[in-house]
Amino acid sequence: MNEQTYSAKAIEILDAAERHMRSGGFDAVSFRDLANEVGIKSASVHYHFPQKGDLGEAVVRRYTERFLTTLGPADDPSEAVVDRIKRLCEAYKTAVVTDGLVCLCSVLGAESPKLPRAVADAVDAFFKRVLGWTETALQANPDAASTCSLKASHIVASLQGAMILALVTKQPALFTETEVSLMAEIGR
Amino acid sequence: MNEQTYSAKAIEILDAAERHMRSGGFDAVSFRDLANEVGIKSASVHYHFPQKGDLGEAVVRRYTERFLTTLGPADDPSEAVVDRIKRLCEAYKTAVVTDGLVCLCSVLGAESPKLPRAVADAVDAFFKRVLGWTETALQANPDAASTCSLKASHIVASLQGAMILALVTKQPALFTETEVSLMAEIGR
DNA sequence: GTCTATAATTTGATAGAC
DNA sequence: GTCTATCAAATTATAGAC
Repeated sequence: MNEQTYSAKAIEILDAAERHMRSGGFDAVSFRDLANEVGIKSASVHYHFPQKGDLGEAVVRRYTERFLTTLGPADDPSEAVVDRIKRLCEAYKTAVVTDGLVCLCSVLGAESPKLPRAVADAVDAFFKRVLGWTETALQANPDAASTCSLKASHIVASLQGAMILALVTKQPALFTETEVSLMAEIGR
Repeated sequence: MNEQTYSAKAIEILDAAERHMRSGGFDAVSFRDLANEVGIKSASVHYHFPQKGDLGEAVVRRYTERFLTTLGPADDPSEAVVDRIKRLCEAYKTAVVTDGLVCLCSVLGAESPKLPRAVADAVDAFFKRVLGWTETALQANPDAASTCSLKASHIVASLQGAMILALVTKQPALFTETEVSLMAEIGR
Protein backbone atom coordinates (compact mmCIF):
# COMPACT_ATOMS: atom_id res chain seq x y z
CA MET A 1 0.00 0.00 0.00
CA ASN A 2 2.08 2.95 1.24
CA GLU A 3 4.87 3.17 -1.29
CA GLN A 4 8.08 2.94 0.67
CA THR A 5 11.28 4.49 -0.67
CA TYR A 6 14.62 2.94 0.13
CA SER A 7 18.20 4.09 -0.24
CA ALA A 8 20.41 2.38 -2.80
CA LYS A 9 22.11 0.34 -0.11
CA ALA A 10 18.83 -0.63 1.50
CA ILE A 11 17.69 -1.94 -1.85
CA GLU A 12 20.83 -4.01 -2.19
CA ILE A 13 20.09 -5.49 1.20
CA LEU A 14 16.49 -6.20 0.30
CA ASP A 15 17.59 -7.90 -2.91
CA ALA A 16 20.06 -10.14 -1.14
CA ALA A 17 17.62 -10.93 1.65
CA GLU A 18 14.88 -11.83 -0.80
CA ARG A 19 17.17 -14.15 -2.70
CA HIS A 20 18.09 -16.04 0.45
CA MET A 21 14.56 -16.19 1.77
CA ARG A 22 13.23 -17.51 -1.47
CA SER A 23 15.70 -20.36 -1.52
CA GLY A 24 15.68 -21.38 2.11
CA GLY A 25 13.12 -19.52 4.17
CA PHE A 26 13.31 -16.83 6.81
CA ASP A 27 16.15 -18.40 8.77
CA ALA A 28 18.26 -18.74 5.64
CA VAL A 29 19.21 -15.09 5.83
CA SER A 30 21.71 -13.80 8.37
CA PHE A 31 22.88 -10.23 8.92
CA ARG A 32 26.46 -11.30 8.43
CA ASP A 33 25.86 -12.90 5.06
CA LEU A 34 23.86 -9.93 3.87
CA ALA A 35 26.58 -7.55 5.04
CA ASN A 36 29.25 -9.44 3.13
CA GLU A 37 27.22 -9.48 -0.03
CA VAL A 38 26.50 -5.77 -0.07
CA GLY A 39 29.95 -4.79 1.14
CA ILE A 40 29.22 -3.33 4.57
CA LYS A 41 29.46 -4.61 8.12
CA SER A 42 26.85 -6.61 9.95
CA ALA A 43 26.13 -3.79 12.39
CA SER A 44 25.46 -1.40 9.51
CA VAL A 45 22.68 -3.58 8.22
CA HIS A 46 20.88 -2.92 11.46
CA TYR A 47 20.92 0.79 10.63
CA HIS A 48 18.69 0.11 7.63
CA PHE A 49 16.56 -2.56 9.26
CA PRO A 50 16.79 -2.52 13.07
CA GLN A 51 15.30 -5.94 13.65
CA LYS A 52 15.20 -9.01 11.49
CA GLY A 53 11.44 -8.85 11.55
CA ASP A 54 11.57 -5.37 10.02
CA LEU A 55 13.71 -6.70 7.21
CA GLY A 56 11.43 -9.64 6.60
CA GLU A 57 8.37 -7.47 6.57
CA ALA A 58 9.98 -5.04 4.12
CA VAL A 59 11.01 -7.87 1.80
CA VAL A 60 7.51 -9.33 1.72
CA ARG A 61 5.83 -5.95 1.27
CA ARG A 62 8.10 -5.00 -1.59
CA TYR A 63 7.63 -8.39 -3.20
CA THR A 64 3.86 -8.04 -2.93
CA GLU A 65 3.81 -4.63 -4.61
CA ARG A 66 6.06 -5.84 -7.40
CA PHE A 67 3.99 -8.95 -7.96
CA LEU A 68 0.71 -7.08 -8.18
CA THR A 69 2.21 -4.43 -10.41
CA THR A 70 3.36 -7.16 -12.76
CA LEU A 71 -0.13 -8.61 -12.75
CA GLY A 72 -1.67 -5.32 -13.82
CA PRO A 73 -5.40 -4.68 -13.88
CA ALA A 74 -7.69 -7.62 -13.22
CA ASP A 75 -10.79 -6.10 -14.72
CA ASP A 76 -9.83 -4.71 -18.10
CA PRO A 77 -13.10 -5.18 -20.02
CA SER A 78 -11.25 -5.59 -23.31
CA GLU A 79 -9.40 -8.62 -22.02
CA ALA A 80 -10.80 -12.13 -21.92
CA VAL A 81 -10.79 -14.03 -18.65
CA VAL A 82 -8.52 -16.69 -20.09
CA ASP A 83 -5.90 -14.10 -20.94
CA ARG A 84 -6.05 -12.61 -17.47
CA ILE A 85 -5.39 -15.94 -15.85
CA LYS A 86 -2.70 -16.57 -18.40
CA ARG A 87 -1.01 -13.44 -17.08
CA LEU A 88 -1.26 -14.82 -13.55
CA CYS A 89 0.45 -18.01 -14.66
CA GLU A 90 3.13 -15.99 -16.39
CA ALA A 91 3.81 -14.02 -13.24
CA TYR A 92 4.45 -17.20 -11.33
CA LYS A 93 6.46 -18.71 -14.15
CA THR A 94 8.63 -15.63 -14.37
CA ALA A 95 9.60 -16.12 -10.75
CA VAL A 96 10.67 -19.68 -11.34
CA VAL A 97 12.26 -19.34 -14.77
CA THR A 98 13.80 -15.87 -14.71
CA ASP A 99 14.93 -15.75 -11.12
CA GLY A 100 15.35 -19.49 -10.79
CA LEU A 101 13.64 -19.09 -7.46
CA VAL A 102 10.28 -20.03 -6.09
CA CYS A 103 7.63 -17.49 -5.07
CA LEU A 104 8.63 -15.78 -1.83
CA CYS A 105 5.29 -16.36 -0.17
CA SER A 106 5.21 -20.03 -1.08
CA VAL A 107 8.31 -20.42 1.03
CA LEU A 108 7.44 -18.12 3.90
CA GLY A 109 3.84 -19.28 3.95
CA ALA A 110 4.93 -22.78 4.81
CA GLU A 111 6.74 -21.65 7.94
CA SER A 112 4.14 -19.05 8.78
CA PRO A 113 3.38 -20.26 12.34
CA LYS A 114 6.92 -19.56 13.50
CA LEU A 115 7.51 -16.28 11.71
CA PRO A 116 7.55 -12.93 13.52
CA ARG A 117 3.97 -11.70 13.63
CA ALA A 118 4.57 -8.74 11.30
CA VAL A 119 6.11 -10.98 8.66
CA ALA A 120 3.35 -13.56 8.87
CA ASP A 121 0.78 -10.79 8.53
CA ALA A 122 2.52 -9.46 5.43
CA VAL A 123 2.47 -12.93 3.89
CA ASP A 124 -1.20 -13.21 4.73
CA ALA A 125 -1.82 -9.87 3.03
CA PHE A 126 -0.01 -11.08 -0.09
CA PHE A 127 -2.32 -14.05 -0.48
CA LYS A 128 -5.45 -12.06 0.27
CA ARG A 129 -4.56 -9.59 -2.46
CA VAL A 130 -3.60 -12.21 -5.03
CA LEU A 131 -6.78 -14.14 -4.28
CA GLY A 132 -8.74 -10.92 -4.63
CA TRP A 133 -7.09 -10.14 -7.94
CA THR A 134 -7.87 -13.60 -9.26
CA GLU A 135 -11.45 -13.48 -8.11
CA THR A 136 -11.94 -10.17 -9.89
CA ALA A 137 -10.24 -11.51 -12.98
CA LEU A 138 -12.73 -14.37 -13.13
CA GLN A 139 -15.69 -12.09 -12.56
CA ALA A 140 -16.39 -11.38 -16.23
CA ASN A 141 -16.94 -15.03 -16.92
CA PRO A 142 -20.71 -15.21 -17.56
CA ASP A 143 -21.34 -18.72 -16.31
CA ALA A 144 -19.53 -18.57 -13.02
CA ALA A 145 -20.61 -15.47 -11.17
CA SER A 146 -21.11 -17.18 -7.83
CA THR A 147 -18.18 -19.59 -7.88
CA CYS A 148 -15.41 -17.05 -8.53
CA SER A 149 -14.08 -17.18 -5.00
CA LEU A 150 -13.94 -20.95 -5.09
CA LYS A 151 -12.23 -21.01 -8.46
CA ALA A 152 -9.79 -18.30 -7.46
CA SER A 153 -8.50 -20.19 -4.46
CA HIS A 154 -8.27 -23.32 -6.53
CA ILE A 155 -6.16 -21.59 -9.16
CA VAL A 156 -3.82 -19.88 -6.75
CA ALA A 157 -3.39 -23.02 -4.67
CA SER A 158 -2.55 -25.02 -7.78
CA LEU A 159 0.10 -22.58 -8.92
CA GLN A 160 1.68 -22.35 -5.49
CA GLY A 161 1.75 -26.09 -5.04
CA ALA A 162 3.02 -26.77 -8.53
CA MET A 163 5.96 -24.51 -7.94
CA ILE A 164 7.05 -26.47 -4.91
CA LEU A 165 6.58 -29.74 -6.73
CA ALA A 166 8.70 -28.54 -9.64
CA LEU A 167 11.36 -27.24 -7.28
CA VAL A 168 11.68 -30.37 -5.20
CA THR A 169 11.58 -32.92 -8.00
CA LYS A 170 13.62 -30.66 -10.28
CA GLN A 171 11.07 -31.26 -13.01
CA PRO A 172 9.88 -27.87 -14.30
CA ALA A 173 7.41 -29.81 -16.43
CA LEU A 174 5.30 -30.38 -13.34
CA PHE A 175 4.62 -26.67 -13.26
CA THR A 176 3.85 -26.46 -16.95
CA GLU A 177 1.48 -29.38 -16.70
CA THR A 178 -0.51 -27.76 -13.95
CA GLU A 179 -0.64 -24.60 -15.99
CA VAL A 180 -2.11 -26.51 -18.92
CA SER A 181 -4.69 -28.13 -16.68
CA LEU A 182 -5.74 -24.77 -15.32
CA MET A 183 -6.14 -23.16 -18.70
CA ALA A 184 -8.22 -26.08 -19.84
CA GLU A 185 -10.50 -25.66 -16.85
CA ILE A 186 -10.99 -21.95 -17.47
CA GLY A 187 -11.87 -22.71 -21.04
CA ARG A 188 -14.93 -24.55 -19.92
CA MET B 1 11.28 -48.85 1.98
CA ASN B 2 13.54 -50.58 4.54
CA GLU B 3 11.40 -50.62 7.64
CA GLN B 4 13.44 -48.94 10.31
CA THR B 5 12.90 -49.78 13.96
CA TYR B 6 13.44 -47.18 16.63
CA SER B 7 13.69 -47.29 20.41
CA ALA B 8 10.90 -45.75 22.46
CA LYS B 9 13.00 -42.68 23.15
CA ALA B 10 14.01 -42.31 19.53
CA ILE B 11 10.35 -42.30 18.60
CA GLU B 12 9.65 -39.57 21.13
CA ILE B 13 12.41 -37.55 19.53
CA LEU B 14 11.06 -38.16 16.04
CA ASP B 15 7.59 -37.11 17.15
CA ALA B 16 8.82 -33.88 18.66
CA ALA B 17 11.07 -33.13 15.71
CA GLU B 18 8.27 -33.73 13.25
CA ARG B 19 5.97 -31.42 15.14
CA HIS B 20 8.47 -28.60 15.05
CA MET B 21 9.44 -29.13 11.43
CA ARG B 22 5.86 -29.13 10.33
CA SER B 23 5.19 -25.81 11.96
CA GLY B 24 8.36 -23.93 11.15
CA GLY B 25 10.67 -25.84 8.86
CA PHE B 26 13.97 -27.60 9.32
CA ASP B 27 15.60 -24.83 11.33
CA ALA B 28 12.68 -24.70 13.72
CA VAL B 29 13.98 -27.76 15.54
CA SER B 30 16.93 -27.59 17.89
CA PHE B 31 18.57 -30.37 19.83
CA ARG B 32 18.06 -28.47 23.06
CA ASP B 33 14.32 -28.08 22.59
CA LEU B 34 13.93 -31.70 21.60
CA ALA B 35 15.96 -32.80 24.61
CA ASN B 36 13.78 -30.81 26.99
CA GLU B 37 10.60 -32.16 25.50
CA VAL B 38 11.58 -35.81 25.77
CA GLY B 39 13.29 -35.39 29.13
CA ILE B 40 16.91 -36.04 28.29
CA LYS B 41 19.95 -33.86 27.66
CA SER B 42 20.92 -32.31 24.37
CA ALA B 43 23.99 -34.48 24.01
CA SER B 44 21.90 -37.61 24.45
CA VAL B 45 19.84 -36.75 21.41
CA HIS B 46 23.01 -37.08 19.36
CA TYR B 47 23.27 -40.66 20.50
CA HIS B 48 20.05 -41.47 18.65
CA PHE B 49 20.68 -39.20 15.68
CA PRO B 50 24.34 -38.18 15.33
CA GLN B 51 23.80 -35.30 12.95
CA LYS B 52 20.84 -33.05 12.40
CA GLY B 53 20.64 -34.26 8.84
CA ASP B 54 20.21 -37.83 10.09
CA LEU B 55 17.32 -36.70 12.21
CA GLY B 56 15.70 -34.81 9.37
CA GLU B 57 16.07 -37.73 7.00
CA ALA B 58 14.56 -40.12 9.53
CA VAL B 59 11.62 -37.83 10.15
CA VAL B 60 10.85 -37.50 6.46
CA ARG B 61 11.27 -41.22 5.78
CA ARG B 62 8.98 -42.17 8.63
CA TYR B 63 6.43 -39.59 7.56
CA THR B 64 6.51 -40.93 4.01
CA GLU B 65 5.88 -44.51 5.09
CA ARG B 66 3.06 -43.49 7.36
CA PHE B 67 1.46 -41.34 4.68
CA LEU B 68 1.54 -44.07 2.06
CA THR B 69 0.30 -46.65 4.51
CA THR B 70 -2.65 -44.42 5.27
CA LEU B 71 -3.34 -44.08 1.58
CA GLY B 72 -3.51 -47.82 1.09
CA PRO B 73 -3.68 -49.52 -2.30
CA ALA B 74 -4.11 -47.29 -5.33
CA ASP B 75 -5.34 -49.96 -7.67
CA ASP B 76 -8.09 -51.84 -5.88
CA PRO B 77 -10.31 -52.84 -8.82
CA SER B 78 -13.41 -52.76 -6.66
CA GLU B 79 -12.93 -49.10 -5.85
CA ALA B 80 -13.95 -46.24 -8.11
CA VAL B 81 -11.36 -43.64 -9.09
CA VAL B 82 -13.31 -40.89 -7.36
CA ASP B 83 -13.19 -42.76 -4.09
CA ARG B 84 -9.46 -43.31 -4.38
CA ILE B 85 -8.82 -39.61 -4.84
CA LYS B 86 -11.22 -38.91 -2.02
CA ARG B 87 -8.91 -40.99 0.18
CA LEU B 88 -5.98 -38.88 -0.96
CA CYS B 89 -7.84 -35.73 0.04
CA GLU B 90 -8.68 -37.28 3.37
CA ALA B 91 -5.06 -38.10 4.03
CA TYR B 92 -4.11 -34.48 3.54
CA LYS B 93 -7.07 -33.24 5.52
CA THR B 94 -6.24 -35.52 8.41
CA ALA B 95 -2.85 -33.86 8.65
CA VAL B 96 -4.37 -30.41 8.86
CA VAL B 97 -7.40 -31.15 10.99
CA THR B 98 -6.23 -33.90 13.34
CA ASP B 99 -2.69 -32.75 13.89
CA GLY B 100 -3.43 -29.10 13.28
CA LEU B 101 -0.27 -29.10 11.24
CA VAL B 102 0.51 -28.85 7.58
CA CYS B 103 2.01 -31.69 5.54
CA LEU B 104 5.67 -32.14 6.43
CA CYS B 105 6.84 -32.14 2.85
CA SER B 106 4.90 -29.01 1.97
CA VAL B 107 7.03 -27.22 4.50
CA LEU B 108 10.38 -28.85 3.82
CA GLY B 109 9.82 -28.80 0.08
CA ALA B 110 9.72 -25.03 0.08
CA GLU B 111 13.16 -24.76 1.62
CA SER B 112 14.52 -27.69 -0.31
CA PRO B 113 17.52 -25.86 -1.88
CA LYS B 114 19.09 -25.20 1.51
CA LEU B 115 18.37 -28.52 3.16
CA PRO B 116 21.06 -31.13 3.78
CA ARG B 117 21.24 -33.27 0.66
CA ALA B 118 19.92 -36.41 2.34
CA VAL B 119 16.87 -34.59 3.64
CA ALA B 120 16.11 -32.95 0.32
CA ASP B 121 16.39 -36.33 -1.38
CA ALA B 122 13.96 -37.86 1.10
CA VAL B 123 11.48 -35.06 0.39
CA ASP B 124 11.94 -35.65 -3.32
CA ALA B 125 11.22 -39.34 -2.79
CA PHE B 126 8.04 -38.51 -0.89
CA PHE B 127 6.63 -36.53 -3.79
CA LYS B 128 7.68 -39.08 -6.39
CA ARG B 129 5.85 -41.78 -4.48
CA VAL B 130 2.72 -39.76 -3.84
CA LEU B 131 2.64 -38.71 -7.49
CA GLY B 132 3.09 -42.32 -8.49
CA TRP B 133 0.28 -43.42 -6.20
CA THR B 134 -2.05 -40.79 -7.63
CA GLU B 135 -1.17 -41.66 -11.20
CA THR B 136 -1.97 -45.29 -10.55
CA ALA B 137 -5.18 -44.36 -8.79
CA LEU B 138 -6.33 -42.47 -11.86
CA GLN B 139 -5.37 -45.29 -14.20
CA ALA B 140 -8.71 -47.08 -14.14
CA ASN B 141 -10.47 -44.05 -15.49
CA PRO B 142 -11.37 -45.15 -19.03
CA ASP B 143 -11.25 -41.77 -20.71
CA ALA B 144 -7.93 -40.55 -19.44
CA ALA B 145 -5.36 -43.25 -19.98
CA SER B 146 -2.70 -40.95 -21.39
CA THR B 147 -3.24 -37.91 -19.20
CA CYS B 148 -2.94 -39.60 -15.82
CA SER B 149 0.50 -38.19 -15.13
CA LEU B 150 -0.66 -34.69 -15.94
CA LYS B 151 -3.76 -35.01 -13.81
CA ALA B 152 -1.83 -36.55 -10.95
CA SER B 153 0.59 -33.67 -10.68
CA HIS B 154 -2.27 -31.24 -10.90
CA ILE B 155 -4.13 -32.90 -8.06
CA VAL B 156 -1.16 -33.20 -5.74
CA ALA B 157 -0.05 -29.65 -6.46
CA SER B 158 -3.52 -28.35 -5.68
CA LEU B 159 -3.69 -30.14 -2.36
CA GLN B 160 -0.23 -29.02 -1.30
CA GLY B 161 -0.87 -25.43 -2.27
CA ALA B 162 -4.30 -25.32 -0.71
CA MET B 163 -2.87 -26.42 2.59
CA ILE B 164 -0.44 -23.52 2.67
CA LEU B 165 -3.19 -21.10 1.67
CA ALA B 166 -5.44 -22.34 4.44
CA LEU B 167 -2.61 -22.16 6.95
CA VAL B 168 -1.49 -18.63 6.15
CA THR B 169 -4.92 -17.06 5.83
CA LYS B 170 -6.27 -19.14 8.69
CA GLN B 171 -9.26 -20.02 6.54
CA PRO B 172 -9.60 -23.80 6.47
CA ALA B 173 -12.38 -23.26 3.95
CA LEU B 174 -9.76 -22.55 1.31
CA PHE B 175 -8.67 -26.15 1.60
CA THR B 176 -12.17 -27.50 1.50
CA GLU B 177 -12.98 -25.41 -1.56
CA THR B 178 -10.02 -26.78 -3.48
CA GLU B 179 -11.07 -30.27 -2.49
CA VAL B 180 -14.54 -29.68 -3.91
CA SER B 181 -13.09 -28.36 -7.14
CA LEU B 182 -10.90 -31.42 -7.50
CA MET B 183 -13.68 -33.89 -6.93
CA ALA B 184 -15.79 -32.07 -9.49
CA GLU B 185 -12.99 -32.38 -12.02
CA ILE B 186 -12.58 -36.09 -11.46
CA GLY B 187 -16.26 -36.58 -11.91
CA ARG B 188 -15.98 -35.47 -15.51
C1' DG C 1 21.62 -44.69 27.09
C1' DT C 2 22.37 -40.90 29.43
C1' DC C 3 25.23 -37.80 31.63
C1' DT C 4 28.77 -33.60 32.37
C1' DA C 5 31.61 -30.59 30.28
C1' DT C 6 33.05 -28.12 26.76
C1' DA C 7 34.35 -26.62 22.25
C1' DA C 8 33.56 -23.97 18.12
C1' DT C 9 30.65 -21.33 15.58
C1' DT C 10 26.89 -18.45 14.42
C1' DT C 11 23.44 -15.47 15.43
C1' DG C 12 20.76 -11.10 16.38
C1' DA C 13 21.56 -7.01 18.52
C1' DT C 14 23.57 -2.61 20.97
C1' DA C 15 26.80 1.35 22.29
C1' DG C 16 29.41 4.75 20.82
C1' DA C 17 33.20 6.77 17.71
C1' DC C 18 33.90 8.76 13.14
C1' DG D 1 25.86 5.76 7.02
C1' DT D 2 29.28 3.09 8.32
C1' DC D 3 32.55 1.62 11.47
C1' DT D 4 34.82 -0.98 15.75
C1' DA D 5 34.00 -3.44 19.53
C1' DT D 6 31.43 -6.22 22.03
C1' DC D 7 27.64 -9.01 24.00
C1' DA D 8 24.55 -12.49 25.26
C1' DA D 9 22.41 -16.24 23.64
C1' DA D 10 21.76 -20.20 20.90
C1' DT D 11 23.35 -23.84 18.05
C1' DT D 12 25.55 -28.18 16.42
C1' DA D 13 28.67 -31.30 17.82
C1' DT D 14 32.34 -34.15 20.41
C1' DA D 15 35.02 -36.51 24.30
C1' DG D 16 34.78 -39.21 27.94
C1' DA D 17 32.72 -40.67 32.58
C1' DC D 18 28.95 -43.45 34.60
